[in-house]
Amino acid sequence: MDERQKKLLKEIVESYINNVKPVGSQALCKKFKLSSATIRNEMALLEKLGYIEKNHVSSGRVPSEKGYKYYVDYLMKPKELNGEEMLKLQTIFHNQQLQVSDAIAKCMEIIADITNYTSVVLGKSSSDNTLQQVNIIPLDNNQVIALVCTNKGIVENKKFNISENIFLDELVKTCDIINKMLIGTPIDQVSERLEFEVKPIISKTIRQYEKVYEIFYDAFNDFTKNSANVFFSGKTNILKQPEYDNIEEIKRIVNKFEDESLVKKIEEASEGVNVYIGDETEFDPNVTIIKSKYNINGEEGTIAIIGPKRMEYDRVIGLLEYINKELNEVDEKN
Amino acid sequence: MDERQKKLLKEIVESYINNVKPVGSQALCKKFKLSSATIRNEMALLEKLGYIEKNHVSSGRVPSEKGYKYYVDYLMKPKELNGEEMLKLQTIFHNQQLQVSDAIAKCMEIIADITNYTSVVLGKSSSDNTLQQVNIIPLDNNQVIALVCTNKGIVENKKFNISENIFLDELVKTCDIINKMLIGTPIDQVSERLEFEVKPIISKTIRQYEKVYEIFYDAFNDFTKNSANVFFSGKTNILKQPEYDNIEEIKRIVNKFEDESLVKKIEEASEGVNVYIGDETEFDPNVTIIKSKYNINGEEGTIAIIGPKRMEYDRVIGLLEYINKELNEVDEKN
DNA sequence: CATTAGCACTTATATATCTCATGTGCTAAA
DNA sequence: TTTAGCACATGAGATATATAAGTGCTAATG
Repeated sequence: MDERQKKLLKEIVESYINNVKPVGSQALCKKFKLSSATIRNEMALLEKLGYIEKNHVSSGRVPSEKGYKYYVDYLMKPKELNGEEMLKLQTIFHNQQLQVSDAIAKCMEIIADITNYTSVVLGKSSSDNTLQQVNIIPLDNNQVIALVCTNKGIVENKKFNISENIFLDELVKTCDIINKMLIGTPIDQVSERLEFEVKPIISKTIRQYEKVYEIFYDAFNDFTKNSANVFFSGKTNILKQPEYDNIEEIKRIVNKFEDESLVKKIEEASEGVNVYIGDETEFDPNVTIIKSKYNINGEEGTIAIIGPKRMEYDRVIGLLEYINKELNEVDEKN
Repeated sequence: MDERQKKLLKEIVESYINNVKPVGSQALCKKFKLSSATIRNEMALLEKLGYIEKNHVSSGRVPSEKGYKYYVDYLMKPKELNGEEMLKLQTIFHNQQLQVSDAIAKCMEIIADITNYTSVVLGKSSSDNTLQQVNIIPLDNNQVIALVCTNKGIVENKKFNISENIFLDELVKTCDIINKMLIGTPIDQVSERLEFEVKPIISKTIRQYEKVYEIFYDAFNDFTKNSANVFFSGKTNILKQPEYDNIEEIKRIVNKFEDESLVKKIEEASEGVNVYIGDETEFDPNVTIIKSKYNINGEEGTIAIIGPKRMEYDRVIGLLEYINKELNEVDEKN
């Protein structure tokens, strides 16, 4: 491919991204100050090389997956955010009050909104969280709240009925013991240590120790279960994309958003911002997924944007790179 | 309307609900052992009365909104849940571990799933919650978690940076003061009392009392803000309804789910299970909304099912009545 | 040798026309 | 009161036709 052919490919891809219509030789004439015949010759070559395709023998050309890929890798450069976008995102990142995971979620919500694509946050179980504190808060009528808090400030709470002669003071005593023995324990090991280290001890002093043990066990267990979460925004934004004009296709894709095992696949990503086009996504042949991993302060996960293959690559990549940068700054502050 | 006409209307409504096809005189012949001509005469009357309509001069008949309404009020009786449905819902209600609001949400999720309609839970701010306990949990690196817990066991937490020479012991001291003074205060009055009763007191003993005050103020404020929430399930279930076969209509309705002010309107409902059909919904002329309020243990809100006007009224009403019954039992236990 | 004009050919899209099945209303007979 | 019979209306589907947009190829051009 010589310089002119690259320019041509770039123009074709961008025109198709913007107009959704197959692009023909006529449309490119003026831009390149060449006759349509010349353009046709060049396009025939690009097609032979596999960068563009025809829908039928006399339609205009459409970028192939290979063409999109080449465009992303060599022809496009990430777009800078405009002022408004930057502003919206900055107010989130500079809001000290927000927990990191909430900030990311809010961020992706905004991105789904401004791009009209679908965004996902796949939070990994925050594996290197450690136990910071357990609390028991008594409520009215025989109920207590068990609170678990990690060193990263993630809090989970669970309500229990304590009708069957469990005494509050014994619960609190056990709570103190746990706090003395297990603070600093990685959160995914707490259950185990609770069973093998704490249970033997309380069995000597606590009357209903089995019941008491179960309460704390449940509280911790719930924690680790809840902490693997998926957060979608703009699940129905696909309806705003003009190329999805038949209901069957929309159904197919929207249903995939509900398929847990399929969504989990999105989680895998390498460093930096990665682009997966069509079949590469392993999700759906008619979408592009742009992903990026984050690891802030021990909380890790993947953020992803799902859109048509005709995605505004420069814009989305720019957005994700910007978020990466901001997240790194947050990370370094801590 | 005589008995036969009522039966006819019932048959027409149910046939249309099940088959989505306008129902003609032929189809009803066998069921009523009458000639199609007789049926036609009767249908002409039902149409004159406004219970059924024609799409065009020679199509079969379709129930009008008035027809659906009559069907719901006089012709239909709520359907009992089948074993499977009952089982699914009971495991949720009998799970003591779940908080009420979570149980309701899970419940409605299941209902969206088994009915293929959209469900909404609109939780009202839990107005008669009172403050049960405030906690400060120190984390690493100059951060603390402020925890607020109400007597009904609702917990909210918020992370703060305390870089600017705020001392932990002073935070804890203030926390103790708040716990002594404000426990039992209705949650929506806590902010006010914090300002006018607690602030003057801590101003004498706490050095950075302004900053400390702000932290607690923020924590409470966040609480009241977060507690008004909307929870959708099956937002895209509309895609599964055969009558929504054009994309524009789907777009219109799905977009309305994102329109907060419109969704808020769903909240208003009277006692028991209420049916709003078409224009009555004030949401969209082409949907039916079936709603029911709940008030368990001080937590109140509205649950609603949104579906086509051709909704399986008997089934959905049966489901909501069942949930109402179960929720009442939960309420009485406390 | 790269570029271009010209032309035959292909296909999607839109529109019109026709047929057919389904259903209606009305009249008159049972 | 019910029914048979018939003229009429309409949507759905199939088929035909015209048109616009685009292609590939060949031969002429600078």
